[in-house]
Amino acid sequence: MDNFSFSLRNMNLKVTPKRLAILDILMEETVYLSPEEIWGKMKRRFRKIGLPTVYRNLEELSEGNIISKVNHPNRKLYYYLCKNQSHHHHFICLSCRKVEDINFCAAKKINKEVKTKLKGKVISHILQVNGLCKTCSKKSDI
Amino acid sequence: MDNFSFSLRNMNLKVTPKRLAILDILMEETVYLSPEEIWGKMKRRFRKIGLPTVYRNLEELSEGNIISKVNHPNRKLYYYLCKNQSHHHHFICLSCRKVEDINFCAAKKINKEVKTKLKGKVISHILQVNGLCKTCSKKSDI
DNA sequence: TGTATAAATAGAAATGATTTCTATTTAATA
DNA sequence: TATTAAATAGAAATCATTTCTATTTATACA
Ligand SMILES: [Zn+2]
Ligand SMILES: [Zn+2]
Ligand SMILES: [Zn+2]
Ligand SMILES: [Zn+2]
Repeated sequence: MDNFSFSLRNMNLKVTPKRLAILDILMEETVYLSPEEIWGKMKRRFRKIGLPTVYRNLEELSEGNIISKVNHPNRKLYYYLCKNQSHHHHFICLSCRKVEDINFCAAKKINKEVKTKLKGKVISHILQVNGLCKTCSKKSDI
Repeated sequence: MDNFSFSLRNMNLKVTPKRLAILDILMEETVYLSPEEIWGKMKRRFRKIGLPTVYRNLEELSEGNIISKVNHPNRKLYYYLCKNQSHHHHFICLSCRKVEDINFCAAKKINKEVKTKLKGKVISHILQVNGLCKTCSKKSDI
């Protein structure tokens, strides 16, 4: 049983060929993809594959933190599978969609501030950097 | 000329009664509001007021950093006017919608990491903490 | 291995928040 | 006050995402 199957089991999701294929498709990418784009790639692998299935699975996988959701300025859904398992955040290129890891997380400091100053309870935090990757920022220089 | 008028001028937006009213409505709130909710409040002040006008203005004001957009898990639009002018981030309560300032920003460290490690160009960054405020976390204890 | 069962899926359809469009009005400027 | 570009109302469209239901499938276990 591979890692993905294990992860799926772990979150009480059945190990279906479609789920594994979605993960496989995302594994091959260094850029974030939209549900429709993933659907397009799925159609090459399955005779029958519905777009709602893609949406549903992406959401489930994202809830289980197997894949990550991108906060795009255009407010559409994009997903990315990060090879790095430990908690971290992302730099996303708004031009070519490349995703790169930011090895920095403010969670500790933030949790402390929320706890002590605000007396609140943290459920989740978002940290994302939007910009242009090395390649794209060079292009825009020209 | 009040502060808001000045800000509007500054970003080449005309000072219209509707723009000022939207800002006034947001000023009175300690919680984030949806465009439709703001529209509801606008209808009490204007006989004629279209929802697209509210959407358009909120987007413009947000682009000018006069108001801030909330990154809600439900992916709907919400806006908040923060009295604190300097750059900072927010803790939002997912239950009562209260917004509180987080006096912490990772921008410097992040910019450095992106510049040196990734050789990329930062356009914007998102930092937001979602949770339950003091009051709401007490309630959920019960 | 078969069988039972809940979960997953296909495909069609609906949804509704957000955006677009155009004629009319208005703020700003001189 | 006249000019003009920007802002607005109101109707309509958009379209990404979700919902629905009948059918299929993964899984547990006899
Ligand atoms: Zn790039
Ligand atoms: Zn983090
Ligand atoms: Zn609260
Ligand atoms: Zn603030």
